[in-house]
Amino acid sequence: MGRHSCCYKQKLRKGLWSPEEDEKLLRHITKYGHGCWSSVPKQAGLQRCGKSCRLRWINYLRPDLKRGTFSQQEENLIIELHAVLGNRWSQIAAQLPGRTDNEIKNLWNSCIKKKLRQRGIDPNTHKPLSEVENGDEKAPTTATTNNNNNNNNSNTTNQKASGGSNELKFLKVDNSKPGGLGVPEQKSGFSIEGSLGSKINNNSISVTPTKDFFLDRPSDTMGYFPLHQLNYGSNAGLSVNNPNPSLWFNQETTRPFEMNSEFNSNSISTVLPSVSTSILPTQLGLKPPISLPSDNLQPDSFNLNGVQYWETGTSSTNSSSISSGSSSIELHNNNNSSFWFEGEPEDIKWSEYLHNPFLMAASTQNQQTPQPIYNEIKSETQFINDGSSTNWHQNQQQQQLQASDIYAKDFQRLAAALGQI
DNA sequence: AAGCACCCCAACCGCACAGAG
DNA sequence: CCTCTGTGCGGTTGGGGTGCT
Repeated sequence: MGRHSCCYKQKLRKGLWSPEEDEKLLRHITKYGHGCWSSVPKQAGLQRCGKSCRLRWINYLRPDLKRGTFSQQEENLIIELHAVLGNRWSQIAAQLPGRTDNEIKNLWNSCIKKKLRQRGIDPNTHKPLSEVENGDEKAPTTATTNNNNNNNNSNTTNQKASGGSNELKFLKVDNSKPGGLGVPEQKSGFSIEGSLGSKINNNSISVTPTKDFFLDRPSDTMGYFPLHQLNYGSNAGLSVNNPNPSLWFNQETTRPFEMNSEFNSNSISTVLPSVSTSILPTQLGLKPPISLPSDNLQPDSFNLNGVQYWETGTSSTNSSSISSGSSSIELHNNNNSSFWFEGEPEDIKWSEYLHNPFLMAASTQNQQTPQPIYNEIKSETQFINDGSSTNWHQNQQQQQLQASDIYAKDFQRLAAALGQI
């Protein structure tokens, strides 16, 4: 699609979002869901293109976003995931709940790259810089090129044009070489039991990655390298120096999964993100520090991933605003007590109040720490079904089931890929 | 205080892909 | 099939902030 013709036909706003625009978008999506993004700006009364709205929601307004600096564990996890996945930021982000691909990408480009270089590690290959410099004189392998697509648009195109995920590249290795890794023998990474053509979710297939599959990839194979070479001192649960033999990545979704002796529908369920109402935070009672425009909305509240939203209107007495001239922010909890934050409003972006764990913690005393969950973005189906935003949690279970299908498809693809070798 | 360079990050751009018609 | 539209992703950009001289 590329350039949005809509942006030219109409005079749509570009650039930074104003608080008013954020407010409109947030209010619209929390009430109706995003549905078709292209129709969101019109419905929400925004002079933006749908793509811009989507981006704003995903990267900034989503209530489940973590704000603030990355922890060391998060950084380590990013590094390790990047070693496996390359610049697939969205998949890396999927492993860091509350973080966006954009955020991780920015962190990578601004900080982590630098840190790795300081440690003598090439951020692209995750190999020692000396080794990379020596290897530069040799003809680069295809895989290395694919995996090192930073600052090279053509590589991006190539990577996409190749049509395959890294999963397929990973598997389509040269069998002709002695010791080639393409044959999915037991030693080479996966054992397949059952018929490959059958559906993955009927218990007739068992895909069992052996630990050698990931750990023993030679460094010249499709750009991947032995994970045991890595040592970032991680505490992130993915320590490759002392790898948890039961923790593996699905190369398509990159979600770690338990390596069981068999991979059936039961085991698939174990790799699903833990999305259940049990992990969702209890009512937080944090009112968005914006004054939602009064209209005919019901004065009820709803909880969105732990963020309590009040829809104003008749409850306008409790509404507060964060206008540009304001010097204080009022937050409410469920008991209608308020928290006032003195200071320049510019110091904290209004939406950060939605996500700031500290402020969230301050809003209630006995709340649970907001737990990250996957798949929080409401899809249109969640809203279209009943037009209500109060069934947010009820939908989590449905999402989990949908996710199950997705992962089942991943394994189907994996099995298909193996079958092609 | 002014000028400059650098950094960070929000947002944009361009592409591929999927699905509908 | 082909075209069109919508979506998602990764690379890039530009503006604001910050630190240094």
